[in-house]
Amino acid sequence: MGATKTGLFTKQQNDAANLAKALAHPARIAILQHLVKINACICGDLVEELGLAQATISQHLKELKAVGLIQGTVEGTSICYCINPETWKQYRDLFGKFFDCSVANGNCC
Amino acid sequence: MGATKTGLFTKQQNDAANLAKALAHPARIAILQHLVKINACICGDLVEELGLAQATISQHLKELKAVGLIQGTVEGTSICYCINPETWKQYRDLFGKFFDCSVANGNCC
DNA sequence: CCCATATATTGCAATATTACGATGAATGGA
DNA sequence: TCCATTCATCGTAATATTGCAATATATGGG
Repeated sequence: MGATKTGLFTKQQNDAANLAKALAHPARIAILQHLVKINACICGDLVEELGLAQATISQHLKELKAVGLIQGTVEGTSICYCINPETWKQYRDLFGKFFDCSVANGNCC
Repeated sequence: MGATKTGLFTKQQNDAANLAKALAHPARIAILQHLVKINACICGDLVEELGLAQATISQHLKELKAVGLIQGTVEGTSICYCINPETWKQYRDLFGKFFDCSVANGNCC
């Protein structure tokens, strides 16, 4: 045991959880914020920006790319990463809907 | 090694990551959705609703409570859980700000 | 082709999460 | 008081994540 029982939940729930998982690390939050800030695309600058090893950054980038939050294109000898605007907006809407579920009706407890 | 290097990041980044971590499991998404739907507060019904053991549900509830997304009050022999509207809105705004960072400017790659 | 630079992948160790049975604590009724 | 119900906590096993050194891969310049 120890493995998440994915089969018990809807695709939508698993998707939301997967996106949240991609955001569930401060390094990945920091990477996204940096990419948003410097609209121009960055590559290995992230290694200096954050204090993590190159292999570690590469792994975080891989996870962000896996959920489609960022995209990378080869640019000479380096690789240019930037936000993927489409999935970004898509996820913004997903979270927007999730949180806007009219919870205003005060506590019941 | 293996522990997240929390010290490298800002409090805001760590907070955002912690909230995301709370949402990073389909069972917790399902619990929140159920609480939102049935405004009336639920307790052990969640054990039947999802297919997980009581101990497992209890653990997920604990994590959701730890980040303040839900609250529970004793109600006779059972415990009544519901969304905490204040932190809920607070987190909605946090994610709203995060995602609204003017990413509209198309790809650069 | 050889070298330097930039990024990805692999392998491993440390730590965290997930799940559940068993047990403990609290409440209400008989 | 004793018992049943409800939930929390503990202990444990399985699995996932994090981080990095070492190594592999790819690109451009000479």
